[in-house]
Amino acid sequence: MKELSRRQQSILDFIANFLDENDYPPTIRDIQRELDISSTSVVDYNLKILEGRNLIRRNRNISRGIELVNRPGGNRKVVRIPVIGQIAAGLPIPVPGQLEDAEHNETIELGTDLLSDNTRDLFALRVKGLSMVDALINDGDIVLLRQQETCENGETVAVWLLDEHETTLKKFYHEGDRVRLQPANTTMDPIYTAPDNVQIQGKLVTVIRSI
Amino acid sequence: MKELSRRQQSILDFIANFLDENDYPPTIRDIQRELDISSTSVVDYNLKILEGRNLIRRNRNISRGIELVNRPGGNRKVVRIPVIGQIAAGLPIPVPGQLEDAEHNETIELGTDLLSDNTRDLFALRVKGLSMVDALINDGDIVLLRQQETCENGETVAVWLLDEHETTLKKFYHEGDRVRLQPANTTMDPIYTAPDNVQIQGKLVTVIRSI
DNA sequence: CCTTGACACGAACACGTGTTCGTTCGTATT
DNA sequence: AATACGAACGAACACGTGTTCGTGTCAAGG
Repeated sequence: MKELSRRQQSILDFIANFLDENDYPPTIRDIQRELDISSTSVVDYNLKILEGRNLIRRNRNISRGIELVNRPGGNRKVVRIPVIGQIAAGLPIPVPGQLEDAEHNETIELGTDLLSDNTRDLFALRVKGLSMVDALINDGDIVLLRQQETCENGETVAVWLLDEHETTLKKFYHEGDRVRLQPANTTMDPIYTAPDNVQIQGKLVTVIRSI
Repeated sequence: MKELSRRQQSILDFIANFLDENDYPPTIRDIQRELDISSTSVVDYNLKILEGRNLIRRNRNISRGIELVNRPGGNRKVVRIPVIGQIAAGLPIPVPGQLEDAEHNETIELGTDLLSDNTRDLFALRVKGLSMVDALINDGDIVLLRQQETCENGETVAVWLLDEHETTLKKFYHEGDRVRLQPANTTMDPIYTAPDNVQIQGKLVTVIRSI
């Protein structure tokens, strides 16, 4: 493919920079002013070329209708996930459902490339304590869960144990009339309990640890 | 704080949805049309209220100059980090430096809230094998590293061992005329080696595991 | 010397878009 | 009933912004 002219390249760069500093695309005249181009038609001319090469997309007759193709974070499929609490032995998980009032809550943002297709019903918890090192989860880690009340055998889920009054993260196995909660670490013994003693909070999706 | 009226809330929601589907903000008339509001001035009136409550920011005399405050990905400080290879015993890490040609590379996107201030010189590696379970890092995990050639004592770094011809992730301690590479798991023995046998690749910043 | 095409120019033109202003309607408040 | 005020209305108005068109420059090729 033929190379871009210097002018086209600088236009492309300017659009990228502009989008970094503002949350809206530039106008043709913004580009013209910044790059000291004498006429808006020159900008339009070059934008058409860039569009032809599929580097940008233009929405005709719409002001600031310039979009960058392959923009890092521009075609942003970023999901904001609320960190609604902590998970630790003895502490209940606040019921997720008010995912809207993210005002006072900490949130994290992840690109969809790190998640499976379904990005809904996700919430995050900060792990307190070392109660789950056997599952390669450390103190301070953030675990990302998909809210659901049932799960398949063998999935790692956060379960609320009614009798023990604590939440834990284990592999779930329904075995006849009892439930086996298997730690990831094979040196630890599983927990056996009655099915109506466990209340599944959500299924483990992702673990994030910031050093 | 007084609650938002139904109309103001739906305006706010519409702006958020619009920004999800397009890469530019809506006009006042976009909002008017969608919400079946009779006049643009009503939209303006409510936008002023939203602006007063610091829920949006408006750039006067600029078309589509509406920005959402606290926007998920709107005030997007999302960093795209290239996954430039794998880390596993016996395999060298490709030297990062061509971070620009992310065309063919897998990348991940993270909000800056998960990272410290410095978001530059970051790269990611996919972990192959179980050679680092002692550091709570599993097969298939993605480790995020900041490229640097030196480090402080006690930091977890990816080091290239010249003699052994392998890369490993360990805590680094410079002790006199030798270097101690300490696994995170205390049941494992540390590696002692000469300082000029180790070549620091980068410092561990984040661990991400997708189930 | 004359075309041809890529690129650039400047100035209108038409339409998109934010802003303003006078007005009305409902609901408390006095 | 009179008043005040938040909320909404409709219609202009002014300016922001994309588009178009005729023209000019310059290098490559006939």
